Amino acid sequence: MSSHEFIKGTLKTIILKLLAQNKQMYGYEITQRVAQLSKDEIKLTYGALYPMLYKLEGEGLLVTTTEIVDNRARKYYSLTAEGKKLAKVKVSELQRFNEILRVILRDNEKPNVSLKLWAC
Amino acid sequence: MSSHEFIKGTLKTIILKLLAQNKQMYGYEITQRVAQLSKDEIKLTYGALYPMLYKLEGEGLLVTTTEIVDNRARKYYSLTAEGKKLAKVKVSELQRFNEILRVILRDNEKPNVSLKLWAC
DNA sequence: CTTAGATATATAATTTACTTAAATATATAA
DNA sequence: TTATATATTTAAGTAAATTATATATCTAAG
Repeated sequence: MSSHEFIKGTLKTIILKLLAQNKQMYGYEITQRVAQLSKDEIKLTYGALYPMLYKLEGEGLLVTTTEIVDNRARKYYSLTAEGKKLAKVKVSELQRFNEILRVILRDNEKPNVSLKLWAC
Repeated sequence: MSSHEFIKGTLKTIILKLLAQNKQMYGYEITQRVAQLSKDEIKLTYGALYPMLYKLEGEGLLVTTTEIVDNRARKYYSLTAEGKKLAKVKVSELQRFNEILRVILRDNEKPNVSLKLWAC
């Protein structure tokens, strides 16, 4: 399974966001959700995902509960109050960063015609 | 000088984009341009910037010319043909990644009222 | 006249956070 | 029985950042 070079630095925030939205998820489910949301363009690697989940648990940002489903252990992760708070902060920080990046990457050669639509 | 955790993985593309846009820039100028475009929210660290510039030079993506300005050496970087090609690819990849991230980070709880403005 | 701040490049040491790879195990469909 | 999907875990290696430091000049402030 391969990922995307640009995932670096954003993985923690992506996990926090998904858990903020879903109350509880298990690791495999998180990878599938990201694949689905990105139309298979981003595939989280387990070698990055699980260590990050343990780290977040160690930081008190999430707690785990293990359930047996189809004879297999499944570990659910859910945010603590602190985790929920941090999720909000991190998500808005990353949204802001993305906005800045959009400006930097914007094509400045030809003026953007669609700007004219603002007048409507 | 501190940076931004989300810069990870995007620095190379940011440098390529700025050089694609400006023909030639020197290191310090690149940090100032990013600071300006981000309203001081992103400050590139020299410890990240210069090693990346040498790496890009080593990869044949850019060439350098040194000029003396005010008795001080100033090293200008400009993209090679290969660098220009890669800049286009990397910029569109990062733009696409940002689009995906925007979807993942989008607030799905409450419907976005501003969507109604599209009707005008 | 000297100190601080802006300009400018370079690099060593360290740390973090990834990728790659492999191990383990079960269910299900071909 | 073979492959594919489901599911977690962790070791080894690497890339790319942070932090810190060194060097050097110019200009403005005091």
